[in-house]
Amino acid sequence: MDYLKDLNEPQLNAVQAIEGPVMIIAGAGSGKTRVLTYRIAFLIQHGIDPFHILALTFTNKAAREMKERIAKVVGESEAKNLWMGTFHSIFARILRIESEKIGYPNNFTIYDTDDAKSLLKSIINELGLEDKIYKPNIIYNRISSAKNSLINARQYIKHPDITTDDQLSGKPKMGLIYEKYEMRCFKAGAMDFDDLLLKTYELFKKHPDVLYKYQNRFRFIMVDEFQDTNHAQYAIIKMLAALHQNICVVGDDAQSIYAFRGANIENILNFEKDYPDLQTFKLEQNYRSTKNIVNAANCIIEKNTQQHKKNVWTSNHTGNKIKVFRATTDNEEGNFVAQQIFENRMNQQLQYSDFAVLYRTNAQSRALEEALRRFNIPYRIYGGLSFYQRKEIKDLLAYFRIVINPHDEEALKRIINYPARGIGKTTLEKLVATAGENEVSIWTLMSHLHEIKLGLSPGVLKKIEEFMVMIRSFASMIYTHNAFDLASHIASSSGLLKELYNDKTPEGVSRYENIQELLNGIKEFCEQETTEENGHSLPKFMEEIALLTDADNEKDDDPNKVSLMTIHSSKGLEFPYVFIVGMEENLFPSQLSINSRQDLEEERRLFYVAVTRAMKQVYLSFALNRYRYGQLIMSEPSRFLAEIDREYLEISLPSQGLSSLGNGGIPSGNNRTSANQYHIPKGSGLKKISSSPNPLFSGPSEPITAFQPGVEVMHGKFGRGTILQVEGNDLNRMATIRFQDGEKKLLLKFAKLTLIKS
DNA sequence: CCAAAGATTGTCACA
DNA sequence: CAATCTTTGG
Repeated sequence: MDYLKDLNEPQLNAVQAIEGPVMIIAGAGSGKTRVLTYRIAFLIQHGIDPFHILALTFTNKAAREMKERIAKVVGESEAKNLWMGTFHSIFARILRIESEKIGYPNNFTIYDTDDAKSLLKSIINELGLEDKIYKPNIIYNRISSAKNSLINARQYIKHPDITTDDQLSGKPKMGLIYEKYEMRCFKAGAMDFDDLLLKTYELFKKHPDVLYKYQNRFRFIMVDEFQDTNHAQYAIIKMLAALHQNICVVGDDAQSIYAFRGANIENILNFEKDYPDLQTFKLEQNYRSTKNIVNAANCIIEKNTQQHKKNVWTSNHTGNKIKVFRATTDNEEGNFVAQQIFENRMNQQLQYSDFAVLYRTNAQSRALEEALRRFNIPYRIYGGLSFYQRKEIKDLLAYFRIVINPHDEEALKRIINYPARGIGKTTLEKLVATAGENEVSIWTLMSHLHEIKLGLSPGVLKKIEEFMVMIRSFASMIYTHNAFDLASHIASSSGLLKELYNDKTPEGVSRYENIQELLNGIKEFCEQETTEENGHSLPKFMEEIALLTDADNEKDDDPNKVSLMTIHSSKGLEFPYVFIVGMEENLFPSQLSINSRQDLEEERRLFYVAVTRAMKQVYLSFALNRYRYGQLIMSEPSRFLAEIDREYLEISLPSQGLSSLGNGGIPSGNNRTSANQYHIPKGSGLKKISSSPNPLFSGPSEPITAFQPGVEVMHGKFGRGTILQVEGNDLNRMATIRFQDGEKKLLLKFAKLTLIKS
């Protein structure tokens, strides 16, 4: 067991404590993954059958990597039986096996967020509710958090606190929507992400025999990133571990950054209560970063009141100070990043992959991308619109989904008339509404159309029939053909491929290529070895991709690229050089967080995570002016900058003579001085771009105030006209104008009007 | 029924 | 700004 030599004392102790409940508090960069990996290897080498081990990780990628590392220690065949994956994918696997116990088909669909919101929207419409009040987004989040608290629709409606809450917020029908939503998902044979947890919980609750089976299967349970588990996840693992009590959780409360989706730091505290004979290990030595980085990170997290005290330290070099950069605009910030990468790579013989750029919101990536392109620096963006979220891909996947599960309502809505086959909006609406009223799936309804008179024309009925025949013919091939053959067949005989092929616009061409890429992916999938029955079937492929994270579908065509990602998705990763951009108030910390202590502390932990990704060098930058919502707005530097002790920082400024920072700049220690000192002194010659009274109204046009009743104007499309009336104020000023072909109401900020001087 | 233009609205992070 | 929803003209 040579590998045990790689471990320091607390790590070794944690690895060897294999019996009973164990909690490992692992500071950033303290070798947590190594401990987890070795612990599993240690279990296996002590005669524990891998079959009895369950390991829950945060991403599939982490699971895959860990599995590979374990395989290296204990051998391929030993590692094979290990169940390792995300909560969602593991529970989905269990649910597919046990689905009939809860009345679901085993080929159930997993609705993604878009599907769920689209279903909610149609429910809100059918109920005749005002969608200004019942916004699908908000409703979705409310249902999601109910599910994460293990509250189903029936319990929701009965819950007095919740219903009062909904009354007060003006949404008395909330419970009704939840109920309908639950019913529709059930009829469609679909589960959303949260259902994967809730239904697993209900399955175990209602079927003790099933629970018992899995308790005996998973005698050793390990949970990574424990600080980010929510109530439902915790409740389930607690049930699973109840019999054997061999549960080991690994986490760091300082890195809890998913409270917004129900993650509960309290789980760490509860864990101590739930398992009094708990053994706790603390990993505090950081192997990743320089002293400066570790110390700066400690400064940050110290400001939080809610935290377990930890003493993270390192014996690494002191390293460089953190460089702070102030840019005038977001574009300049991008240029700074690109230039630094360019120079550092040149001077120090580095790889592009040694650099990462982290931001708070995905929207910030654009300025960075542009700058990197200008410098010819290859980069890779994680997150944002992933491959599987592109329209053309979702369309084809919708075909696959409905072939596998014809009751899948959202898939059906997507493709029943794409490519156009004469089943229009009106028809579809009728079908959806009738199916909803009768609590059956649309497919079931369509199968009985000849018995139910919906007033559809014979032509439409025939087209529906044709559609169903097509889907059935695809469905008959599910297990007779492998995923690739069936997928290609569907892509061409549905007409989808042809539709895209005929589109010769650049976007159309790229869509066509994307479809080809998807098909290639399926081909690769079919070429993988498998021992499973129907291992290469389309349903298996769909299972595989339903729960992929964008961190998972990594194509390493050229791994030597700069990484761009949100701080959230950087969790668990490390890079030698890390740029943290957009260090501005209202962006980081986000404006939604600054009114609540709790939310602010989560932002601060997020900052902590960002800084601790770096091994050698951290850069912090902010821009004084930034485009948001297409408008240039002014920003103030983030309060977080002032929270790092001055001795770990080096402030570099652009070349323009800016002396005010020369002798102070950033306050040190607890000094809560306003970040204003980063601002450009008056008279520095730099303009406050956004101080223009009307930033939208730029270009050659007239000032907006020139348009008054009686004035003659010229419009690009409608021609000459006379202003009759002007209403509204400022940017939303609207004018009623009489043109030759009638009166029009136009928003002055959009209408390109020219004054006609008389 | 459909495409194109016009209007509106939103963006915090994720499986 | 960009994605999405709504209106409008064919």
